[in-house]
Amino acid sequence: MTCEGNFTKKLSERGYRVTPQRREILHILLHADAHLTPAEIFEEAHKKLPNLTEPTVYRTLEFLAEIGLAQEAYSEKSKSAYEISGYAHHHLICRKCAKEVEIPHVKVEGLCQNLEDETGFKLMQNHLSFFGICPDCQEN
Amino acid sequence: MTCEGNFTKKLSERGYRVTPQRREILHILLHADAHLTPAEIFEEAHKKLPNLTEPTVYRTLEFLAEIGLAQEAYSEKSKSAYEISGYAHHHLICRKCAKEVEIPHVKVEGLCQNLEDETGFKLMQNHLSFFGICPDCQEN
DNA sequence: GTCCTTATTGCAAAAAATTGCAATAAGGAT
DNA sequence: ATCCTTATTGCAATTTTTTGCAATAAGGAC
Ligand SMILES: [Mn+2]
Ligand SMILES: [Mn+2]
Ligand SMILES: [Zn+2]
Ligand SMILES: [Zn+2]
Repeated sequence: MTCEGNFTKKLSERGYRVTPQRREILHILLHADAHLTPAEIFEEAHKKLPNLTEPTVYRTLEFLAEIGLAQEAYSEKSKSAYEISGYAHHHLICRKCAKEVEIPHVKVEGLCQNLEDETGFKLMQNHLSFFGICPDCQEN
Repeated sequence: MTCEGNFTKKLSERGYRVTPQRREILHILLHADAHLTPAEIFEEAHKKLPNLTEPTVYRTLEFLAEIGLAQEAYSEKSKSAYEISGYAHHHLICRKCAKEVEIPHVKVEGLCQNLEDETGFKLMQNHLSFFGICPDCQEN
């Protein structure tokens, strides 16, 4: 089974169609070691699928995020980027050098629980970006 | 003194120029009771400044955010929006009906302190968006 | 395998956001 | 008040993202 098999299975199980475009984009997301922009994903996927178009990439990413297989990353200046929905985590980002540190969700869980209790909202898997200045940049 | 006086003063103090465009955009942000998109701000500011152009609005908002007088709001699908930098707060947003609940920063302060202690990052005033499903939408 | 339904895609066009650069005007010096 | 420097703006062009719609092809029924 291909590496994106688990994800395409979820697609069909939930009544969505498994297309080469979705397969390829999932494949790329699965092998990414960072957040990818739609442009990066298009460039990569286009090698395998020469007829692929940008609107399809944008729509596919939005769709995958909607159904929870991918998630959007909020970096500075609301440039969008995506990653596969794996383990829950968040990010600490340096405003000067853009260095990122990953924060396991467990660190944020308590706060989420409090917010749920106080507001009645049911939180979904969030993917937060905290901005600050990293230790290195604080010195200079 | 006009209502945006405090903010324009900060501009000159820090060596930035006070222009009618910046003045007007600050004025609009100060009187907004919600996050405003660049388009909304342009439309409003354009009434007073007929020569104003979109690039100036985008650049001004980015600039104000950079120097801390405004802040960007991350809503769904990374549509950008801005508000004046006033009291620190965050948002809880319903993914179904888009209803927003404001969260005072004090609720998040403990977590921020922990993150600072553990990572050595110095956090800046963040403006977080937590997504979830509101009580009303949970019923339906 | 063939047919059918309709979700998904590609294409063309529109809208939103960004960029380069020359013209303008803010603010300091005289 | 006038001049000077250069930060800031407007304009034109480009790039990115979104949208509408007709063509395509995925998946189910036979
Ligand atoms: Mn991430
Ligand atoms: Mn806000
Ligand atoms: Zn840094
Ligand atoms: Zn709701």
